[in-house]
Amino acid sequence: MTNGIKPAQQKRSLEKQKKIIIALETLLKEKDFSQISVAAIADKAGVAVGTVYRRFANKDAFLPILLERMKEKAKEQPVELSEVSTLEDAITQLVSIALMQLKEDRNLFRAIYLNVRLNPHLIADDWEEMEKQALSQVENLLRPFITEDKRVRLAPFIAYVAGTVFIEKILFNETAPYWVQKLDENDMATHIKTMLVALLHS
Amino acid sequence: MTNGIKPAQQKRSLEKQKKIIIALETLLKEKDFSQISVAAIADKAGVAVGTVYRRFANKDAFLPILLERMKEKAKEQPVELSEVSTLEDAITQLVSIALMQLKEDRNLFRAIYLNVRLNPHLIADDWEEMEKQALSQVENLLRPFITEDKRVRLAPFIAYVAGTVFIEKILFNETAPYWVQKLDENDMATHIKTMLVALLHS
Amino acid sequence: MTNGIKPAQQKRSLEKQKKIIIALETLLKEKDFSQISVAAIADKAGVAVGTVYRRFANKDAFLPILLERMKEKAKEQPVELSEVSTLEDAITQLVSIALMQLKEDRNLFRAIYLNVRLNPHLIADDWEEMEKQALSQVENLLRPFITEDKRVRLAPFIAYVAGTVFIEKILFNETAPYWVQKLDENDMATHIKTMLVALLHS
Amino acid sequence: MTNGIKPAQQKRSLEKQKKIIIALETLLKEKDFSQISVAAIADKAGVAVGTVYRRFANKDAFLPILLERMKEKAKEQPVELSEVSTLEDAITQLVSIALMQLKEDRNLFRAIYLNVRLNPHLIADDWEEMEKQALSQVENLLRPFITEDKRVRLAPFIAYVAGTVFIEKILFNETAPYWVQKLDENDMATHIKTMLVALLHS
DNA sequence: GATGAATGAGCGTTCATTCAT
DNA sequence: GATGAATGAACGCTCATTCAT
Repeated sequence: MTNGIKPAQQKRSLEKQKKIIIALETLLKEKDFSQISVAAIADKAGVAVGTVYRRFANKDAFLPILLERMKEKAKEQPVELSEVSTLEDAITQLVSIALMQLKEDRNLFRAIYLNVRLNPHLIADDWEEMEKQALSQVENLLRPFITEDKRVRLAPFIAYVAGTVFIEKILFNETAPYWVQKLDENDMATHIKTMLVALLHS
Repeated sequence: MTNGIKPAQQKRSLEKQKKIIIALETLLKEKDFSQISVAAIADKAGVAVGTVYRRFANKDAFLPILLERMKEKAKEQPVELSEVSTLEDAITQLVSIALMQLKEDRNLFRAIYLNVRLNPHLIADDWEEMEKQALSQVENLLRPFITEDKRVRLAPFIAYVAGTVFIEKILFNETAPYWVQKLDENDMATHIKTMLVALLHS
Repeated sequence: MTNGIKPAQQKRSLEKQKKIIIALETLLKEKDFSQISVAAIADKAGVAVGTVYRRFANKDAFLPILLERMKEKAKEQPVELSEVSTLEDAITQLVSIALMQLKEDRNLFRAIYLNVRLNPHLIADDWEEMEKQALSQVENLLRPFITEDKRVRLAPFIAYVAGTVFIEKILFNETAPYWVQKLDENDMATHIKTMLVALLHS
Repeated sequence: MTNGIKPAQQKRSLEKQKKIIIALETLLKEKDFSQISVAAIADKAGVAVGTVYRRFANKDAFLPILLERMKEKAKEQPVELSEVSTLEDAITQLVSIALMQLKEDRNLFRAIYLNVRLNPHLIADDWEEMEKQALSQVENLLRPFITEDKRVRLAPFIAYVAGTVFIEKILFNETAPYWVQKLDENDMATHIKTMLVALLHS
């Protein structure tokens, strides 16, 4: 309950809870979280407002849920790291995974991204955890190909770049200036790969 | 008046207008623009609500003002491009300028950054213009060192990276995961320089 | 919902809706609609402001309601046209009906009358319809006694006079000069009847 | 000062006062008094808000001024009663004068008419006086042609009808139903004359 | 458990009025 | 006297939250 989500014990409850979350996700495709009223969510979900509040302590409690949902989705379509034989392969995969995941569930990411920044406290812990996972994935990916020393030194930066560099392009392309909108995703991915490989070889 | 800002004619007015903007900037250090009420701004500025509305057509009129303020500040401490003799120097300067500008007026940037994404329409044109300037600066910087072809192809991407890669680290460091917080800005700058130079040489 | 009135589904809602309308009617006895705040209505009705807005889209939505209410009341005490055998009888009835209806629900009429003039667009259609009914009633009343030609020519004028001539006396008697206040309603009705009959015989 | 109008002693003041009133009259042609802000009046008059308040105690103080202005205008173009030789002539003149005066300065009348009803207390006395004049005019007009008894009995009613019956048609024709809009003013005048003459002969 | 009517604090905004300049 | 910047009460309206049914 610390996170504001009230455990559902019955099957019916769980269904409703899912309905509500899906309703929110649907609405997030149209507008920002702050512009979505609880009533609108209830409406879209086909339940009463009170029912929403039986599952969620308050409106803020949706954010952690959305994070949870993101993790869940990540698991549903797990990133299968095919065996890679070269550093270049590894980096290529890393970049393409980052790109794919962001494109998948763009709206979810946007909502979470903006709200983490608007209300950091709401989901601090979950967020932290997710990012930690990302880092260790990067470390695992690099391990076979570079020295421990280099890995420790560069993995955080590489994880940072991989997680950051596409945000503007993918999540906020509409707000981006014209020339950013013209940048091709795949070209970008290639450039980034080139750069990261060069960095690791430097 | 087209932008919703009403010209102040008297000395007293200008003072109050300044007070109001400073009040807003102060509040922006604590919370997001959407969470700041006009009454709160007036209160912080020590003026009445009506006084705020005498200077600003409505709450939205603050956003353009913030952008303006950003430009103004940028002019106050102009970026002096010392003459650069190598591509590496040029990139080094580019990266360090991006970093510096972002650190300077972090709060202003945060407010604008988030609001551009939350309400793109409000300051679309100004924003566009600023970004265009950034691109042409990058192009000028690269011109002496690389072929026209390469420049046209890579300048937008480089501008994009330079403008994007520090955002998380500088503007939202608190919300970033622990290992990102440990990343050293200067190390980051060095890495990025290395990467961009490598890309341009590739 | 097109008219801004939200349908009430529960018994409790209907009660409140009624309470709100009655509160408004009460307040209309004291002051004009434009001088009555939504908060005052809510207060008088013993409900919260939000409750008012749950039933009425906005303040303007009250005007159509008032018109509706007027029609409703008109139905409650329907005008029973006893069979009339002479033109004089018909006119007598017409005038006395106009007088009676205006006296009944004086306040309602006042509010509507003034607001139709202050904000014509708000209830234009309903109003139009009501007036049309009035005209056709007059035409029906006259049909047996005068030629088609005369009826077509004079009915609109007669309807106009019948609908207009009592307004000052009945709705705004307090604002009228002393000698108007001394005019006796029944005398007036007699005079008007005399005049209209004479006109029709001319 | 009881009426809220502050006496102007200097020529310059009087000019400004006149400017202000004319500005108000101009604005009244476009919108209702309640929708005209003091600032707008000052603006139109080319003076400062404070100047308006130096001449008028508050916004309500304009109403009496408007009444005054109406009287003034009435004097400027005095109704010249040509000598009448029959009762019919007298009534014809009465009706046509009422019609003319109302058409002249329609906007002024509208503003006053509505505001007298919205805020009766503001101009009660002046209004009363004007109406009394109207009655005595009617009495004078009728004196030569009918018995004292009849005159005393019918004059108030006739004055009432003459002053009332055109209001809807002339002042609020736009809000009136279609068939009222189609009524011809001159036809109306003729009908009314016919009716009043018949009444007096009855 | 579920419902949705009810709540009321809070928002952005207006404008009659005041008063320092 | 004239100015117009400053005031702040009041308005219409929204919406997260509660709770009687």
